[in-house]
Amino acid sequence: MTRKSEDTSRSTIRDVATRAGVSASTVSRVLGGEYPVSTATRTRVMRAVRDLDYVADARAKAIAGVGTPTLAFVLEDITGPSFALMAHGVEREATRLGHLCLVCSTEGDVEHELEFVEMMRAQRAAAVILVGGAADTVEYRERTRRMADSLASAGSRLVLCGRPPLGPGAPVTVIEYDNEGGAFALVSHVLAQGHRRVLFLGGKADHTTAQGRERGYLAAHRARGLEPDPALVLNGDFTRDSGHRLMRRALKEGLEFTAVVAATDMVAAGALTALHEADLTVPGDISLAGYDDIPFARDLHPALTTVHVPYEELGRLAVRTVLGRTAETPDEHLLLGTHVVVRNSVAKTPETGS
Amino acid sequence: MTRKSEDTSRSTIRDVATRAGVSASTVSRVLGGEYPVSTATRTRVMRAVRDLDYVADARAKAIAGVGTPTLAFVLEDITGPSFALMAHGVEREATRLGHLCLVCSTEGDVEHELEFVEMMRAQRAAAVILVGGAADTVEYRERTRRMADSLASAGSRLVLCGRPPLGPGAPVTVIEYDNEGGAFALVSHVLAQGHRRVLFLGGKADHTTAQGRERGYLAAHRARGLEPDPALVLNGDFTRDSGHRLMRRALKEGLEFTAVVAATDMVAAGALTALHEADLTVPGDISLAGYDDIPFARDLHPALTTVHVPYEELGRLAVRTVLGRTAETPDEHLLLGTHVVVRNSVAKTPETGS
DNA sequence: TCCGCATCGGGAACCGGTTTCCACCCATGT
DNA sequence: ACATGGGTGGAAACCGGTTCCCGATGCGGA
Repeated sequence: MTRKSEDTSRSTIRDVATRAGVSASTVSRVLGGEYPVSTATRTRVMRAVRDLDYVADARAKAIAGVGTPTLAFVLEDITGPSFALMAHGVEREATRLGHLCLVCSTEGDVEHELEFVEMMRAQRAAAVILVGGAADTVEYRERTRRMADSLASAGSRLVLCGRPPLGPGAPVTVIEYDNEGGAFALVSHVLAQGHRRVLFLGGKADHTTAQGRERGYLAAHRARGLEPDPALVLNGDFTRDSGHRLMRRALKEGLEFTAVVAATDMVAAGALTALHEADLTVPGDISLAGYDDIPFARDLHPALTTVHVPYEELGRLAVRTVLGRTAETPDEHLLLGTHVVVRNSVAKTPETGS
Repeated sequence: MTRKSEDTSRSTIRDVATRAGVSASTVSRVLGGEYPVSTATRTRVMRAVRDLDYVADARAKAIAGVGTPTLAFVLEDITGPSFALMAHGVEREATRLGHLCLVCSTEGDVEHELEFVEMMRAQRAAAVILVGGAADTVEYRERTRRMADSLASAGSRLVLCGRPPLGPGAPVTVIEYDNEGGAFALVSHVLAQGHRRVLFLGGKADHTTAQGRERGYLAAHRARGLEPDPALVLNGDFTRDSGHRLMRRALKEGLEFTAVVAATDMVAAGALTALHEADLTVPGDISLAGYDDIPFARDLHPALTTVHVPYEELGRLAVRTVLGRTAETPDEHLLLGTHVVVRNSVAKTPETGS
């Protein structure tokens, strides 16, 4: 027991001052660093600090204007690989820039999202980063816009990361990726292999990310003068189970297609399992492609052809951009590129010649 | 422009008071709720609050003793599926109990872990949850023990979630799962299928989680009167790439084995890919099993036999337990069960009969 | 009509720090 | 010997809230 047994309650700067026989100001000064303090005093204070195991209350410092700044991010579910990647990027860059990170999962509940943003405004967070897509309705835009305004008027700032912009004039920073372009390139690749009936396993109809990918799917067809069969686009919810269910149903209903493009790699994984269960080989019988390039895409069998999205970079850029702002900075809007990564799950159709 | 253009700086309670023509105390009271305030005054104050879009500074409230409590958790890398699951459990339960969540990834850097815990002590976090295994050295134990002490003396508390206890007397709450037991059951299952030479793809030698799983592997052999060949246990680092690399090397070196038990599902995924690359079928030629039961285990082909660890529950319990403490509560130590989930990646050996 | 009590709201102290302002001491220059 | 000034450290104001303490109303009852 070299250390004195402290009483359970944390000690204040005044306790330290008393123990060192100086005033609170002096303690603050030796801890602060800049102000000249005699060596003898400094030593006494440091000793008291060590004896008491004292750490200044960060909240008190914050209110006095010298605290560690905080940055908040909210996402739907940290469990999703692409969310996790963005979160990782955000977290790394934030701590690199000396910020603390507050998280919150909404579980898809917009009400909860709203509450959280309000709390973050109260916490005086330097910025609030909304990660991942959302349902695109007018209420959503209005609500988000109000968040942006109130955050801005509180000296904070809203960042939309992987979520579409709100329209002109909203005080927001948005970091997007080329969602539609990636889908366009991917589906073009599939079509170039000779496929003509490609099933699209999409997400919720009003979800912005799902919409963008679907637009790319359609555009790729039209760019080749093809008119996609509406019966071939199915709506799900971006989960593995949704992919599994949708694929099973498509198979059972006898839908005709030679390739499947899933809106996410998770959906593709579920679809792949359903395909295997039906004794279909990939890409022998059916070609399959995903979207996101989550780390696991390489470990599916066959390795999944998909489009790479720089999720981690997205997160990093979100915080770097927003923390690098000054009051005069115009609203930023970054658009990162995507690219398809060709692996083994898409094959040429027989007609095209092997 | 229905709203007055506020100046950029956030407004204080005194601004609201002035605008409403009352004192700060009154504003605090109408916002606080309990104290009786006349309807007229309340209305005036609320109007001012709305006009100014005022939110009380959470940090100031905190220092006055009425803030939203905060809980911190630190993990190695949110990108790992099992980490993400625990994080999710922690986050959900914490917000359910009205706490804010601070996160930090250490990227495996103990120095960083230390710094972060210190910051959390300064933030007066209600608890700090260390998530996931760690290198088990004496320095580690001493360091962690010091963290526990200093957190405890500051009225906070350290929680070890999925990390082994520190020995008696340390003021810690630990929530573990039966790591060794799971490995024992899994390897027993594999041995029961007739396999006698089972390769173990482990983690870092001093990592507690890796050690536990390896102990289970050895114990299962010995329980059957078998002495495992030391050449069959390989050390890696729990990543997909490590599994891939190790498997390739084992194959190239002509190691003899009929089954592979990977220390994690990620490692198994990498190993599976290597097996496929070598034109070996699973489980036809080689049986394969993983550990963790991450969601993706079902989507590998064949679906992976593995041991289920209740990661999310682990996280939830960690916060529920630590927040449910009183000063008199003895140190808790929970041990959650694991169970093997049999899927399609492990088959009987030929000798055993199909 | 007067007293007492409940209702309401202001002033001030406090939470735990930082920082400005000022007084003091001692060493130096002339 | 005395004015000057740099080095130190204390007192007090401040950051933005909450809450205790008390005084001022207004109302009802005696």
